[in-house]
Amino acid sequence: MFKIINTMSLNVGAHLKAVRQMYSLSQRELAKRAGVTNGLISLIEQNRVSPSVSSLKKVLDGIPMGLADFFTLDLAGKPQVFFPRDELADIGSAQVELRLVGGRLAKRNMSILHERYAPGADTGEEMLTHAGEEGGVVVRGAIELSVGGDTRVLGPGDAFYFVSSLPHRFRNIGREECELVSASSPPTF
Amino acid sequence: MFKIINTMSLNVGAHLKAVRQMYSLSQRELAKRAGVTNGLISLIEQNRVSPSVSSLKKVLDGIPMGLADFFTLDLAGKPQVFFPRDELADIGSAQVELRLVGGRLAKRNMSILHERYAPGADTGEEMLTHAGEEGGVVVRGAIELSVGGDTRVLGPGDAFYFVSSLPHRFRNIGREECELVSASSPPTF
DNA sequence: TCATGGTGTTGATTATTTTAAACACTCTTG
DNA sequence: CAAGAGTGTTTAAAATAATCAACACCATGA
Repeated sequence: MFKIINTMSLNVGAHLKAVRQMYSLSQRELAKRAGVTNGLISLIEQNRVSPSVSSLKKVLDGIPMGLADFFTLDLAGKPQVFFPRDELADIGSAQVELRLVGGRLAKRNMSILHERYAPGADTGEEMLTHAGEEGGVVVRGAIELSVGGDTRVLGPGDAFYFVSSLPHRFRNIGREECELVSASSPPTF
Repeated sequence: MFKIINTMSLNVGAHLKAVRQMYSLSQRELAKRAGVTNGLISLIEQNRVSPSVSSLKKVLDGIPMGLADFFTLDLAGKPQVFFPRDELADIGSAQVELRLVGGRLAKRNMSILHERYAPGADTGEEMLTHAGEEGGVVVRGAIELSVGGDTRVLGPGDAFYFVSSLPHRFRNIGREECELVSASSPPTF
């Protein structure tokens, strides 16, 4: 006699199975690493039981994967990993091209941006200030960066990292386009 | 007779208590919203039981908070200082050049890396797995990226973003050097 | 002083998870 | 075909989680 535990959209079983298979582990192999029985893993994957947190942690330790990552992973369909150039969301303006990596991802820790500044382009009259941190690397051309009163010109290979609550501004004062890759955490976009 | 469930660094009880108090809820109030008994919440907070995932979900729904957020919750970001340009620490190998942005910063939310892969270079035989998320943009050349069983070749302007606990590997299968900028959160380096 | 209503805790019972061992199935090999 | 090693599944017993109802404590106020 079966009982299917349905906890709404919480499908720990299918989720665990998918993760286990991504690591090419059999139920018995994972059970051995995790210090539980293979039967338990079978029952969990069929959603015939809802594992205790401590059990689930033991199981995930055998993979290994943390609880946070486990519950962060997207259930419905595989999360998008690869983002072709054309699929990067363009959130920039006429003069500044900002391409956001992973715009479709519901949840993430960071914004990653591929930025292009036309000659003379900048991030605006007002200095920017917002929560979190940001950093990046200049790939091509040169950019003038002001942060908290300090101003520098960065060229290819140069990098930056600062607390975003300091007033900051980017300006391309050169004659050629400037290209850089940046990241912010928590996500700005 | 007491038994304290040893959950290593997994302290669901204290964690739940902290969250509940942030929302100014009593055990009974939360229990009512969550559809469980106040006694259960008491036992969980004392780590006298390790709740089943379904129970914990019910409890968190009463707050409301998702499982992922619950297990992710840890800290708050810390303000940092401006990062000078000449201080990219090289942490790579002979074939892979990894330049870390902000290597001196004691505490930060992200690692930002400027990476260069020589033709034929890769991240090693073993697939990489670690906590957190990572993403990046390819700037020059091409790189083969495998994540959780999926493999793609990415060229200039193409990007990626994934949960780092999925097994992953980078390989430059092309004839020219590949350059990319990546970020991970929390910091890998 | 003694209610009243709030808090978190506890013991005994019920319900569920977890184990241990066996079962069924698919391969490969002799 | 039979034996062996691999896979996932199942059942009955043991261990643990969750409930229900009572308990103890601390306020406030009649």
